Amino acid sequence: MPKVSDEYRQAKRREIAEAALRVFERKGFHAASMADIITESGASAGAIYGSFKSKNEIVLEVANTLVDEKIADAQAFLRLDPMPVPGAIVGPFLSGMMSGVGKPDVLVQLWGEAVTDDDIRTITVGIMKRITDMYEVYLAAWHELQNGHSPADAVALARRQAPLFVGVSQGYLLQRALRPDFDGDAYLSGLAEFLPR
Amino acid sequence: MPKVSDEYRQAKRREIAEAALRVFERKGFHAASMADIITESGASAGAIYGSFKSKNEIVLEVANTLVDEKIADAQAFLRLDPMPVPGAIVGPFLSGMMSGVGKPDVLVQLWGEAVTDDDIRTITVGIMKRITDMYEVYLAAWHELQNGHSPADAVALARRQAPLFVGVSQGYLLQRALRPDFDGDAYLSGLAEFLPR
DNA sequence: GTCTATACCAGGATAGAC
DNA sequence: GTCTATCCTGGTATAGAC
Repeated sequence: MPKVSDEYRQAKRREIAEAALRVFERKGFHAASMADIITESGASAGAIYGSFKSKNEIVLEVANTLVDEKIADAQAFLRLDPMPVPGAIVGPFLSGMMSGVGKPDVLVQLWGEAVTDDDIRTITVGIMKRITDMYEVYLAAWHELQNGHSPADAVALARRQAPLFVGVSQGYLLQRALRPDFDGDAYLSGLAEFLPR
Repeated sequence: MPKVSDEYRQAKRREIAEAALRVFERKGFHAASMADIITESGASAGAIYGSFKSKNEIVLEVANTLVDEKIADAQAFLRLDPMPVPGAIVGPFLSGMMSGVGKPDVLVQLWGEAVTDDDIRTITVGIMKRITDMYEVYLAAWHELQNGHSPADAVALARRQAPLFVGVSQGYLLQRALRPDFDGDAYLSGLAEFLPR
């Protein structure tokens, strides 16, 4: 297969996936029909099925792409010098997480979907693992450097605490997505009061 | 309409709703077909449509019923004497929340559905509000009694902190539903370390 | 009120021309 | 590779008998 064709293929996939994401944000994964994606992308059914095997494959592509780049950004933040305190890391992580994706809605939909769709679940759990690891690495470093724990203790502590940071972040995203009156700043400042400063 | 008929009607609705819940747990709201509910409940299509106007009405009924009783239990716990410490309230709340519903899966599905379905969203947000209020009432009391804050300060503090307790709980349910390797006890003991004891 | 059988439709996927 | 038109499945809801 020629080089040009391959580049083109990738570009087309991306274009369709982006259109699909917009539809998913509006309607949700299920309610979004191929007709919607056809309209939104401007491409035809034939063109789309030339790039994707099925609607489900589009969903997977979108889900995969969605969070992927964000995590790198978030990790960069945690390596800042001076090292941020635990009370100040969740907010920036969440802003990073939501940049680009204007609304956390699609993430919440993804969680719901993951309960019953094995492919989506695999992707979603993979994302959660990576985020947990990210917090864990940061916390281990912090406990060791700022708190004087031995490396082993620091890691053990971090491992216990990381899922909690993940949970608090998820709770934020969920409430932001669903409650019209959610006050994100209050949430984060409330959090900071409980965490080491 | 005669008395007997009405009682019967309620019982029938309940029976169908319970069967539907079992199907939803297995398959999710969308993947569950009327045929599934017919099989699981033993009733026929005609019987079901005699009790419910549509599949969606069944979903709403299930969602409504689902958490309703649990909240009362949870509230009772918070009124225990001696008053439990904040570090020890989330665990019991979650156990209460999950009793009966073996798995938190349906809740997570509900959140995902709420993003795009207005009826489900209304129900879900209502539930979240009530749980937030519950934590808020407890926290206000605790801050005032155990911590010596003025009533006004206690309420303000509680209002800021309650959504955080909700978020942590939601994070727990989400991770429990999706991560096969989730360690709930570690999560809760990690949490306790950050909260007043 | 409940049964079986079925009408009816939405929507994902494909066929065949270009 | 892409277009339009269409097939076909799966699924909700109803019709009509009991």
